[in-house]
Amino acid sequence: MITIYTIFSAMRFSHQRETIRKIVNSTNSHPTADWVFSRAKRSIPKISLGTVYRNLKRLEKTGDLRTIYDGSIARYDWNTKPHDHLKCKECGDLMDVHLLDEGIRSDVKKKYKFAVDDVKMTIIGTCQKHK
Amino acid sequence: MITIYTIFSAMRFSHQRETIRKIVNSTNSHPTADWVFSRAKRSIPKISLGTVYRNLKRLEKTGDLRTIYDGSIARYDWNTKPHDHLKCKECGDLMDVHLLDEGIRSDVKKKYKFAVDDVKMTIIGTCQKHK
DNA sequence: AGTATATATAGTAATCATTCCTATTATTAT
DNA sequence: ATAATAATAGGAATGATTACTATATATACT
Repeated sequence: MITIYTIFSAMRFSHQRETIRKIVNSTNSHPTADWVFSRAKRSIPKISLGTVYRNLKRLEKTGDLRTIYDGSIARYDWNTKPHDHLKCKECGDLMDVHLLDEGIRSDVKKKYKFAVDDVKMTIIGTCQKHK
Repeated sequence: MITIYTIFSAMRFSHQRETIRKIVNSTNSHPTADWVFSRAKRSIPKISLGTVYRNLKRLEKTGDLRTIYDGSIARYDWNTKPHDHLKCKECGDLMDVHLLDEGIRSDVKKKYKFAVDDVKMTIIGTCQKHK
């Protein structure tokens, strides 16, 4: 007797992935994989770092989060809407801001015949805490 | 007899550093350290990768080049004047452009009381080669 | 509810970019 | 030419990320 199952891989529920999603959703601090890992261990002590990376990547693919790079290090952001970042060189904080880049988009399209998907802007400087 | 030399370390000439500087200056391709290394080996076969990294870092400090990050990978750019990048997701090319971000600078300063040092903007999309 | 099948995991090894270490070499002030 | 020390080559160490594999778990079908 032959049983045919679905050929294409479906995404299964996973307790680990849900935990990771919740952790990323719960903070505005743009956490690193390692921070998510240490947080996840509180509720799933045996979770492995590989699982965290695999699921962060998966969640990005499904549009549940976006990856941003702070220098060479990857950080994860639940906010998938277009926005920019202010990075304070004093405290290292990365703050979300929304600057109008619609002008930039159309400008680039006209001037350089470049079809824009995404504008990644990080502004480096000093935040108001350091005066 | 006691001889007193300069206390503070002065930068010495180095054939390797000059070669590295020339290589970075010679291209608009925003090369990686590894690319610079393989180029440098043509004229200095025994040059080591550590020397390349050390000098790229040094040249950044002296303002001879700037480091940009393409995702998590460091690339080096001889153009130290403020400018932005268009990254084509089809061919991976990184193109220099100058978009007016003066408005953004003053906007950020007013709205968020954030002292701006540098605006890092990369626009992801598709360049005119792919139509 | 029970079983079959495949996806997801934990744990660990491997990879890749980058930095660090150290004995030797090269630059430069004298 | 010499002394002092900055810079190098070569290799080891690090840190983030990915790959591998045997086991555990979710789920489609009975």
